[in-house]
Amino acid sequence: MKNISTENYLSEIYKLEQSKIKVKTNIIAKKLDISNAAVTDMLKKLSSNGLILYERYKNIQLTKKGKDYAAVIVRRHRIWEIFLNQIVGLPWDKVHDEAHRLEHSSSDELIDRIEEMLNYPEFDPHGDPIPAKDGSIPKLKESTNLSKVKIGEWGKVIRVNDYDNEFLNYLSRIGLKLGKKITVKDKLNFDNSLLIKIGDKQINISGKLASNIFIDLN
Amino acid sequence: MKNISTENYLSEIYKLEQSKIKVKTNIIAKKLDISNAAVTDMLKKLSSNGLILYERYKNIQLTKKGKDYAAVIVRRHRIWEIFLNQIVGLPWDKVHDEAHRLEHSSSDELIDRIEEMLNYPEFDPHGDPIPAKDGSIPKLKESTNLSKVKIGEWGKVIRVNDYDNEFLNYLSRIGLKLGKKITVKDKLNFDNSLLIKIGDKQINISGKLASNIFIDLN
DNA sequence: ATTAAAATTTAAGTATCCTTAAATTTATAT
DNA sequence: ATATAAATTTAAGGATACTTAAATTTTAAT
Ligand SMILES: [Mn+2]
Ligand SMILES: [Mn+2]
Ligand SMILES: [Mn+2]
Ligand SMILES: [Mn+2]
Repeated sequence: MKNISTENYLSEIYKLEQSKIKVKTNIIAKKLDISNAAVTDMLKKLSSNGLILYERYKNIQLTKKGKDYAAVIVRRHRIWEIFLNQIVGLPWDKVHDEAHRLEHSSSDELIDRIEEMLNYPEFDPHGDPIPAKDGSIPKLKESTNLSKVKIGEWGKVIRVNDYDNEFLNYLSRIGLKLGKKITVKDKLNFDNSLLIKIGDKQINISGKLASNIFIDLN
Repeated sequence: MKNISTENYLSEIYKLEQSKIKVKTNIIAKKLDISNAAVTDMLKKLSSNGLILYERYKNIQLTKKGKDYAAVIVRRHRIWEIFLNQIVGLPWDKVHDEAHRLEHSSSDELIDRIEEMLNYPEFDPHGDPIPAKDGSIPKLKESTNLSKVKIGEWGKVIRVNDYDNEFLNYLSRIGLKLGKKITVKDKLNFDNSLLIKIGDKQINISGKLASNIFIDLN
């Protein structure tokens, strides 16, 4: 276990790399809510510790060592999320913040024990994959951003972004959860909103909301 | 939630006060494994934050505010210990270190939820009382240090000190756990060791070992 | 190709929590 | 009562991880 700050940088960079986003000082600063200057400082440290490849003004990349370590942190985070959701009974809009702290305070033994207890889950409560002990990642089903789904098409909710608790809570309130079938009934170019059917309810959601929901089409 | 360091100082001071030990720079330094100088530094900060009463060279005392806060931390620690032991299945020699980290990383909501799940336990896996939300402490049964129990007397194990994992692990291995009946068969003045009966086994334990075990006599 | 905007880094400084070494105060032994 | 030992505090300094402001480099626009 290194320090919390290092762990947070690494898992943020890891998640960016996973989603094919070029890793830059700027994005890290926004994600971690700190100044660009602080990020530059830390990048030098991470680099000199062999955790990232870094050249001034260039993109950032995890080394093998950095990626392995980051996977451990993301693994801890997502296993905690499942545990908090399934065993402790916290709703999906409460698990992220809690897991974000706990991820830095738990031994590998504890995480392994919890994982076993949960029968080796592959995905967290928001549909994100849980890295295995060896760093390998369960293959994600292909998914389509709900905002890109065409009128008349339908599919099942397979993943949602977990950054915003209010968003997640709202999804719960409209009955949207992983596995739910969603049909796009109409789309309004005027405000990019969508009319969708969930269960037997029809509901209008904004384009921004839709863009944080991912669908397994057909 | 304040910072981890503050929380560790407060809970250490709290535990010393609970066991009627005069709180001094020295003891805190030993318990937290840091220099006396660092403790003096921090005592000034705690004092200026209204968490302790402190005058140079004098004994230290928690204020109401400090005691309330400390009780929250000790509560978190012990609820985690029970949870890890009962729900996760960790042995009693593994729960303390884990809980010592988790105690600084969990919201009150999570702790309350876990407490409810455990049906409001009063004592942790080592027999220490769990402070309630209002800071009140379950009354301890009177107990006698095993090293003070006389030949022929018997009673049930009601509490053990939880500082040393090797000690706790050894107790497990000789079948000693909370609630077990122990009879003192013999005492050797030569080395202060005791011959005790646990279940149907007789075993010789050192005085030092005995002095970390507490018995509910009769 | 120039220029303006955006991103990034450097510089200087702060807060926290440690360290060791030296000075001071308190406690203990005779 | 005095000397010695033990405990405590002060002093000076280090590592980490931030901050804002200024300087530099890259990118994007015309
Ligand atoms: Mn999360
Ligand atoms: Mn984190
Ligand atoms: Mn404990
Ligand atoms: Mn602690």
